[in-house]
Amino acid sequence: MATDSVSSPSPRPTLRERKKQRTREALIDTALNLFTQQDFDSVTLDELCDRVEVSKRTFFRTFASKEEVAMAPYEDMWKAFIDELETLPVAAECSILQVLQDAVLAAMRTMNTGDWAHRLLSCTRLAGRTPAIEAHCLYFCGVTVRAALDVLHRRFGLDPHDLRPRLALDILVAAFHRALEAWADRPQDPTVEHLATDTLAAFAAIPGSLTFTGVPPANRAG
Amino acid sequence: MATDSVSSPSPRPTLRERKKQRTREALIDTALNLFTQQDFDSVTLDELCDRVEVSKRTFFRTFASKEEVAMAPYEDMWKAFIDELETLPVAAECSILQVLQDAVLAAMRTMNTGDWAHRLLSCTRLAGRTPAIEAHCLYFCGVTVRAALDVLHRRFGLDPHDLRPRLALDILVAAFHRALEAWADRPQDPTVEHLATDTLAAFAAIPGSLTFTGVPPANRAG
DNA sequence: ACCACCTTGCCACTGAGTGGCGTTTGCTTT
DNA sequence: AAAGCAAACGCCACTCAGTGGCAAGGTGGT
Repeated sequence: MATDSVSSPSPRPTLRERKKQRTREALIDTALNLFTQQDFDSVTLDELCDRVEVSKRTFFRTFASKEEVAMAPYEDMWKAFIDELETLPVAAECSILQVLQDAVLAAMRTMNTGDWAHRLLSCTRLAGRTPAIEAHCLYFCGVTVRAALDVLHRRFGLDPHDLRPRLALDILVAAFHRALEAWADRPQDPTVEHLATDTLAAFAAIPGSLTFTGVPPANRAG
Repeated sequence: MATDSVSSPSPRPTLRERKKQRTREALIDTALNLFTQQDFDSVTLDELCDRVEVSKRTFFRTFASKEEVAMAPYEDMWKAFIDELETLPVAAECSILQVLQDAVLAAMRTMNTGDWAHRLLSCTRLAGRTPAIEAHCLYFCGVTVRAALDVLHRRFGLDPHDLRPRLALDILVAAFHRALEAWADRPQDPTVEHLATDTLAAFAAIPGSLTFTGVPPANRAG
């Protein structure tokens, strides 16, 4: 289920595994195409499975739901984020929020293979117009945030009742979603570096969101 | 669909409407009981509809999904929040985030009727252990945040590209969810005033979440 | 009392998701 | 290289959420 290409050197992860990965990617690719051309709800899983020549039973052994296949590229990035969070070296007086931001940036750069950026773009736009996918996405974020919270507690000794690390994570996710939104609205072909730029811009807007009054017409967002 | 008891004086909102409200509340009440005693997934809608003596068709005319009936009390509060946001008088140099916090507090106090608090408690605990409900809840929050953002733009003239108001809303929701979590863990009978206390505590933790380093063992959360 | 309309109940249907079981296919051991 | 093992797959039948259509009952207005 997880991409184990990162943590293990694995010169060749056994044929069986490769086949599994191949069907997984075929499913993702075909699903993204179908959902984009037609509509998420109007595409049936039978239709998708016919295209990929896979039984519906196999689909559900690979993905837990119809929504999951649509958000797989997005989810892969957050899994990489967890990995980064476990291994990232941290400067002593760095704020937790800063550490989290670094981990997100690092995670998205590990995804810079194949045309992950294009797939993520499809994900994002699908999530933007499909309630079921958006709901699933947000739930997944909740799970990821809890996992990340565990890592934080393990790496730094934190008070289990302190709300601040959890809030920092929620803010991180919220800001990243703003970045995705902006990135998906770009006219040009999307690249990981553009996404990094938009992400930094969203992060920069965080401090002001607590204090700004909105009465003066417009200060700068950063 | 919305509770129109707030906006209209309505001495008696016509018999037809009252009947509708009665079935709606019977469905919510019975659903909350069933989902709590048994399990959300193991309770079928046929079972629920049998208890309330209502056809499944009618259920879906009242609620859009099985998850929605479980989160109805929660959703009602956020609808009240939107109303508050439209009407709340605001001091001139008050930060937007402060306005939002006031609106949340005001909204939960308008809910202080019947045993809304108990129903909200059931909601919260259900959402905490049922993925499908949590997903629906988070999606609903997303919709509500967008609606609130519209109100903010209407009441204060905001730059449409400014990320800060949206981030402030996301932070608000995140903090409120922490408050709900703490509130649901209280041993005593839950009251709206306790919820208000926990909400204020969660709001107080927001500023620190941007800056704390986590290296010193434990500062105070507030 | 009448009519118009809103709401409900019933029926049939689609599609997601699950469990069971027999079969294929890749991996391993000798 | 053949046999044995385990993992993955395909097929079948099933449950249940959710939808559309249409007829019947209750409600509000005249």
